[in-house]
Amino acid sequence: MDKKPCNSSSQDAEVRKGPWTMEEDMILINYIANHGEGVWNTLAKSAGLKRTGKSCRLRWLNYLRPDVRRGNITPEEELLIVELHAKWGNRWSKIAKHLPGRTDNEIKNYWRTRIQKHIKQAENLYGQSSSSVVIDQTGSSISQVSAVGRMDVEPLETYSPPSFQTNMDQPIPAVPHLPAPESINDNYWSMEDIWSMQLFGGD
DNA sequence: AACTTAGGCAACCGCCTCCAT
DNA sequence: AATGGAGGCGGTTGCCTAAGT
Repeated sequence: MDKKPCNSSSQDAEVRKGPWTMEEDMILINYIANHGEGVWNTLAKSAGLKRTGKSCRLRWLNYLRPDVRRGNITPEEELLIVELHAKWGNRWSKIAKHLPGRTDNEIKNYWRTRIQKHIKQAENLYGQSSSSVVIDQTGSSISQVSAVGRMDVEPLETYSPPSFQTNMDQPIPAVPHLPAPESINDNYWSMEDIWSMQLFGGD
């Protein structure tokens, strides 16, 4: 992607890409606090941001909104994600609607980095031919369909491919557990910081 | 201590849908 | 009914950093 620093100095009329600076965040927060969300392209121009409307929208929805929860996906949320994914597949935004404060991007990343890892490990350990495990065409979806047709899922704290258990002569070798949620995202400047700052700086 | 590797995540891209004209 | 613009969404990329050697 485009995390390369962009030399905007020589191309001020150009659209900026890459990581958002704290200053840009402040501008966007202040603008929305004062004017509300609107047409994003217009908003970007009016706020003086050299960003596309899409970029502003994404930044706001995924990071700057005051109700965004960051890090610490709980076991309950994990369960819900797995459950809803089994039901809807990669409909991340739809899934996100059922997880207050979570964004589709966050859930998508979580799925790909954490949950899919477990799927891969399961595949490597037991092969891919287990009849009751359904992996979609992108390899991104796993679910277990029980005899009554509903999806049975477990929170990942205890996650192991449930369907394999019935086929096994031996206990599942410990599938590595997820890292402790507390260890995640300690190195960000917090949104509380930004919001407290914008409260003082809001025009 | 230095180097390498792998994981996590923010952000972009391209496609699709919706809506106003 | 056709068209173009904007928003929404899922997929993908690549930087940063922690863990491992």
